[in-house]
Amino acid sequence: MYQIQQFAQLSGVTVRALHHYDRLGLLKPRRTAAGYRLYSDRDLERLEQIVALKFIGIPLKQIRGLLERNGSALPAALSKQRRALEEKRFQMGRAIKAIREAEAALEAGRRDTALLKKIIEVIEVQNDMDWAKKYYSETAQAKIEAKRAEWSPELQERVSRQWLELIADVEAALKAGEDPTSAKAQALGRRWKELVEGFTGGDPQVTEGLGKLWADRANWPEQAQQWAQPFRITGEMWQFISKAMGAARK
Amino acid sequence: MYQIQQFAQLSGVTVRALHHYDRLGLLKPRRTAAGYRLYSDRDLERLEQIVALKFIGIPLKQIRGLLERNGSALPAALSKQRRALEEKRFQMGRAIKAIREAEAALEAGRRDTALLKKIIEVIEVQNDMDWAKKYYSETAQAKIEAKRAEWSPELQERVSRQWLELIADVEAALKAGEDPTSAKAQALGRRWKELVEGFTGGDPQVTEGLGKLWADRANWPEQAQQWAQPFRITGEMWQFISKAMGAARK
DNA sequence: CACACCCTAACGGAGCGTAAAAGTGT
DNA sequence: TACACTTTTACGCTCCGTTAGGGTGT
Repeated sequence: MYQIQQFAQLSGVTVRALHHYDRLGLLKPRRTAAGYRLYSDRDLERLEQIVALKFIGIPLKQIRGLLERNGSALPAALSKQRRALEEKRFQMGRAIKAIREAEAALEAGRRDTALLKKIIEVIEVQNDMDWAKKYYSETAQAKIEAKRAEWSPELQERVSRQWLELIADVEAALKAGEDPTSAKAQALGRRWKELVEGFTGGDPQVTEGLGKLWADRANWPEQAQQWAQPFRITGEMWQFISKAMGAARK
Repeated sequence: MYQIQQFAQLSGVTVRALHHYDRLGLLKPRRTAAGYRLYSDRDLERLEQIVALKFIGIPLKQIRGLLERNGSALPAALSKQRRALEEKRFQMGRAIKAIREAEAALEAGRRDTALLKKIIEVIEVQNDMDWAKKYYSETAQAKIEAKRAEWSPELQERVSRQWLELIADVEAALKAGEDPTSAKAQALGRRWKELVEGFTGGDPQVTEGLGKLWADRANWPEQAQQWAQPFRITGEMWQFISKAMGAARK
């Protein structure tokens, strides 16, 4: 049996936290006649479980319920919490990206509060993401949601750069009068295909939605159009790439 | 001039939040004789800035200060906040990873509260990461910290798998009596080098620290050793790989 | 007696949500 | 008079950190 301070050191939580858990009914140790708390090894096990659930962001009140019902409700709670965390992490990624863009604008010379414009843009682009949903079927939306957790800001930037480079390369090939069936053109086609599949994951429903989305880009909201500005793909480029991809398939 | 409700709709924040910002001195609109708040377009601009800073996680009290001093303190605040967010995102990634492992354990059959053991393990491995610091120089630590933001749980899992596969392949090559200077062995060496550089980023200081860390693995804490259990690399494998990498260099 | 440790009670903090009570007015 | 808005005041929520005041005892 341990007094509260020893137990605190042993478990790595503060004395105050133990008081708190006690008052919440989460972890109720025995008491001496004078009212001193006495913790056992079983209490230690329980505390570790509490800490584990707290670590993954489950509120203390809910933890009590989860531990009472001997763990039958755990699996559902875990997967729900995981999804919530994935979404949060995605949002944090967006916030980080927003700051990076603001910092980039700063280096480019803008010194005043116009910095924040960059961040505001990012926020608004986000709001427009909901808007883009209408192009996708229900199931496609769900799949995109699920994959979104993996989109780190670093990954997004990398993909953006890859697209910009690819578009530039295709443009160059067009200017050079490259044959769409040549090996070079087919290589471009493959890069294109890979980038698209990086988003669609090869899923036909997502692919279809993406197709609709791009086809209707004339009707995108202002913000989204501005955002897509750097990725300018002409009709000629489309034709070139689809021919190249067609040639590669044979 | 807008009344508070119109202004709220216009800007997308709630009436209550506007009250709050007013009381904090963040956004103080004009008032009618009767005390009604009247917001202007200038107020809208300011509110957008507030929302932007709030979006990236800066506390309201600090926002007031940042906006008063006409933005001179902004750059520093932005980069500080970015680093804080990157760290948080990394921690969330660990929490997500912990849940995924717990869920994997669940599918593997364990149904009781042993689920939480998995999460507890992840927490403890983390604590041991601080411990591993002593092998790295100050500058190397800083570089690792900076890169850590990019380590999503997905990436970590992928890298783990790649290591396991590589180790298995090397083991197989050893068993088959493969010559370390053969093309096959050199390919293994290249894969090895790439994985190492994925962590070190090619930085010599980090590489050095990593070397020390592995050399002293006999003295790692218990938890870390258990974690490293699956990655068992024998002396023979080391020799094989270093010969292969040496051969590839020529 | 003194020192180290224990107890309970209560405020604070971040950012509003949510009534409650009461005044205003296109 | 009634309806839609507005105002201020204040408690609630989360997880403890931090005094404050006062008992206990390896």
